[in-house]
Amino acid sequence: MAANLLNARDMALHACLCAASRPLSAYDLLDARRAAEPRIAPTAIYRSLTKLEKAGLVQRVATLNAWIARPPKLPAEPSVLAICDSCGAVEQVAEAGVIQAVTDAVTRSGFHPNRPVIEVHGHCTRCESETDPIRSAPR
Amino acid sequence: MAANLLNARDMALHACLCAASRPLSAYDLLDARRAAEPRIAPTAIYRSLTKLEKAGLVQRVATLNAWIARPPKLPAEPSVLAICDSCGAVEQVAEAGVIQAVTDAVTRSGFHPNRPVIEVHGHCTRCESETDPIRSAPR
DNA sequence: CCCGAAGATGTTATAGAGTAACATCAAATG
DNA sequence: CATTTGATGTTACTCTATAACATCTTCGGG
Repeated sequence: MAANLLNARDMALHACLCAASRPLSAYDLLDARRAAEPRIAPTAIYRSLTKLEKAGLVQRVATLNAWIARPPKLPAEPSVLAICDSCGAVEQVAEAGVIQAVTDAVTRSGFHPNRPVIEVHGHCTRCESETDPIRSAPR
Repeated sequence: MAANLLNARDMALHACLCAASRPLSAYDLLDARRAAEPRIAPTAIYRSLTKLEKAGLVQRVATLNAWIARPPKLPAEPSVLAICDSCGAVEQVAEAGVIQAVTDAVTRSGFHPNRPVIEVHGHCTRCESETDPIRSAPR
């Protein structure tokens, strides 16, 4: 009956995300898995990602329609994401206080918060210093 | 040369969003506009939405792939969104301090913030009190 | 041992969101 | 008038995500 445990495929997807320096889309992962499982379909990828998300091992990046692995050090709650629009890297900022401030703010207006999504686009230290200031900021 | 002004179509889309009690997808807007402009295509909708967003009149809801009108009272900057997963309503919380706290947090880790996206899913006052606590929380 | 329930997984197909590429039109300018 | 430049129209497509249904597996009860 109980089978919400992670299987080999789940672990493989998690490994892909851990190895990547940028968020990967579900279809990036699909392509990656096709080497080992040629007939795997999008549904299977999304089912795995849902499981991994519940386990706190991956987090979806809403503004990129993509996925990242969560560092094992961090607690299982979602974190604040700093997304570099230049190199695509995503830093996970462990700022419980900030998340609390956000949920407090909406609570103050009578809302009952459940799942905060906090993503900040901009440029990482390296990209900010390296290149000229003219940039495009994709959604 | 100058023609970044809003045209009748832009205003019509804005009016649709103002009249709606929930966020509308670009394709909801497309369907709505088809009554007046039967041959209008998705591209036109997105071009209008981009213009309206730059003008501070609409805001995209990243976690819903949908759009809302911004209350004229609020400044043109994006606001914190409180999204009810039960009735679908979105409240725009004007909490400049919270947004500042978020950008400060990522700045502290060396990031150069540019565009914060803060969306909190949960339940509004009415839905929280009205119904039983078993709910689904769509992405 | 067999059967049936219940969840997991496979498979097919399609819905929904967004954009690329190119044609056409319209206004301004010299 | 000819040309340039930006806006808009049009077609077609890519990418993201899920619905719907088939199949398999596991396990408990008869």
